[in-house]
Amino acid sequence: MASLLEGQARPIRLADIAKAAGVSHGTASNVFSRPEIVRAEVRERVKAVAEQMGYAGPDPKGRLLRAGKVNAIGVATTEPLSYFFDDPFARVMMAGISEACDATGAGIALVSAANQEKLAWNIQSALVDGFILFCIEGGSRLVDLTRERRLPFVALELGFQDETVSAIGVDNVAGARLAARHLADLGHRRFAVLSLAFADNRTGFATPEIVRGALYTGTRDRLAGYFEELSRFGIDTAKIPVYETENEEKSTRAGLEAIFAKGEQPTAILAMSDRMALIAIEWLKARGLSVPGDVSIVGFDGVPDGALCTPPLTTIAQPITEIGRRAARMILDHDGAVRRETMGVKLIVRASTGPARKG
Amino acid sequence: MASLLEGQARPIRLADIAKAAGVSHGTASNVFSRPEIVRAEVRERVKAVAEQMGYAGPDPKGRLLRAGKVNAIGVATTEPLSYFFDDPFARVMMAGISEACDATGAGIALVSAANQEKLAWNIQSALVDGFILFCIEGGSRLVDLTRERRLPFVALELGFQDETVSAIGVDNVAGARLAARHLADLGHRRFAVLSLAFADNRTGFATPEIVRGALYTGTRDRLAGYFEELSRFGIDTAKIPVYETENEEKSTRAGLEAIFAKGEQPTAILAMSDRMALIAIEWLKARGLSVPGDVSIVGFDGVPDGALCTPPLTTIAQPITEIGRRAARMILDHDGAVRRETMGVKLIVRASTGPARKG
DNA sequence: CATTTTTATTGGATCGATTCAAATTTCCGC
DNA sequence: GCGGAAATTTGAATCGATCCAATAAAAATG
Repeated sequence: MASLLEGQARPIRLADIAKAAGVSHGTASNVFSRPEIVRAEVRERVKAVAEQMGYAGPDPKGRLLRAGKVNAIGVATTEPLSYFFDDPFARVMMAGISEACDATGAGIALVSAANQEKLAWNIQSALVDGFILFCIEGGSRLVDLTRERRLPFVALELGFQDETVSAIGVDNVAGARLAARHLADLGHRRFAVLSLAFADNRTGFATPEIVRGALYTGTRDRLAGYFEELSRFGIDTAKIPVYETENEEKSTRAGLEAIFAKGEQPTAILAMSDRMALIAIEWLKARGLSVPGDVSIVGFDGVPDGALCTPPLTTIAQPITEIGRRAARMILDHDGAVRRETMGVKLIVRASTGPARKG
Repeated sequence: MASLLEGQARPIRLADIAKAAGVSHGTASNVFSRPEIVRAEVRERVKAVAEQMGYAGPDPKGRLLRAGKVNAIGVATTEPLSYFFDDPFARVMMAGISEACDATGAGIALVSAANQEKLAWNIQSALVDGFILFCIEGGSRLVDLTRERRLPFVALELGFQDETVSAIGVDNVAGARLAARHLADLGHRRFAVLSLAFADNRTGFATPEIVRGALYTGTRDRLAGYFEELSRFGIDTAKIPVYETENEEKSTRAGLEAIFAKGEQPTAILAMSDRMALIAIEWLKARGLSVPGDVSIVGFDGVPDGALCTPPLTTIAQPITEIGRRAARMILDHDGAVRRETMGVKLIVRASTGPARKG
């Protein structure tokens, strides 16, 4: 059996079957793709020959070229592929995308590249009908590269100035304001911000210049939202430390060290992602500070993990799954139009926030 | 700009560029795929024409047919696509697969089908160089379907009689024995087993006939391991209730209800997956039983969640990531041979197991 | 039985690129 | 300025199917 298979230098093509069965390749093709239009007798004969010759069925590679449609959507990021399975935000988003794909029978192709050259190649050679872009670090480059493919694509997060790019995101300003107001209402007056990146490859305290020159407007908007709202409470936002992290453990911890090394310690932390918020909770607990007794924290995103940690995280929830679903549908029923959708967010109060300690 | 693009009825082909630039297709092709062999002057001219005509670069669809290799591996399951992002075992496995793919620059295509007809079509039309099969429920059908594609494939879990199928799995008997011995050593004498499926679409107490007729030998082996070891401690395994679940919440809870409804309640539960074990811990706690005070539990798999729950789960850890890596590599550097690898497992003692309560 | 209609089959064109042997140019040294 | 080596370029062949207009065969109609 095995030797029989190995004997075949080249895989069998549809044309081979056609010849062996004494029919034209057109008819042979029909036997597989539109069996109802070929006479039963012929159909069975061809199928029998195919079976006997060990034909694997019409090769999708060939069909693809003719059909033009791959029936799969590509999901791309500049992170390693494992990001899709590790990161809680990405996972919920993928669940939404999966749902839409399952419904229409489309497949999902994961595309990534840790390094720059491969990124280009992977985007250029991905067999997909369109892309959904996870725009984190390096998102702008990802968009540029994808644009060159001239396939439909959607950026997740509206963090791009560029209005010619389809995108789905949330109202960052409104969300940030909700978070800030919640804390201010609880009496907090000393804040610190754990920020996402304003531009690529940066960490550390963000100066006003950095904020003004922000490449990622999503980050800028969230900060603007925080500040706008806090100003209304008479808080001097210029004094609030804003630490830019890479949204992972190491730089977030570094940020916390830096923030708490300063003289006046904050009683409330505004984190631009749940991931950072969760790391902050761990860090504070390890340092003997109580959450929310000593420090209150509000996250951003609304990932499921936030509900499970101790204490459960107060956060600004995005409709992540719905965003994923919509993004997928945008690609699946693409009509050539550029769409930019802004979804609403809501404040979910759990136990990581409490009244500011007196004094 | 937009109108310019829309004006083009058909996307531009490499041949169009070649004609416009006054070179042959061969040369035009080289400009993109092997630029170093074409004269600088010509290269720039062709590139300029391409740029100006809005050429999207060589279409992977065309390239694919010629090249034959997709450079992507398909990961298939009979669960909905979201399984890959939800299930903890699958996620760790995917991390391993991702790692191997990242290393070689290969892509990952997720293939699934809730319903049977689409499954067939999705497997048949997936653009991949090979498959990794998550063999859960319905695994045998998945294998049959995949075999027809005549592409390399690996089954995860050795749960198949069929020795002609490449597979990677663990030593189920040895793992189960470790679990059973651990509990027996702690003095437990009354057991219950939360079992995976012996065949498709079954739940409920498993009779000896069902066990003997097992389609999934992985399940059979784990049970055999449990029983072998317990027998050595003089325990009558015929009296141990074995409840077959679908490895999800509903049927697992049903199993627990059924097990604890019986007269003599177990002091130890052997769960064939961490997922069931975790559900069992929740169920027991909700019922007012202490873990491990009243009931000890040992899981199987070693997913990260097991370390985080309360109490942390004692389990038989599989090298999940490593299995994923190897599976991916098997496809990536496939040599036509059938390989069946058995990986070792180890007992990880955490806090869900303790000495049997006296009396 | 001739004629029209319906149903099946054929074979060439096409999808969009890459490859490679052969033809052509360019480059060198003398 | 010439011969031969080296560097470029050409264009036909190929990858594996699907599509479709034309043709052939079978069935229905008069």
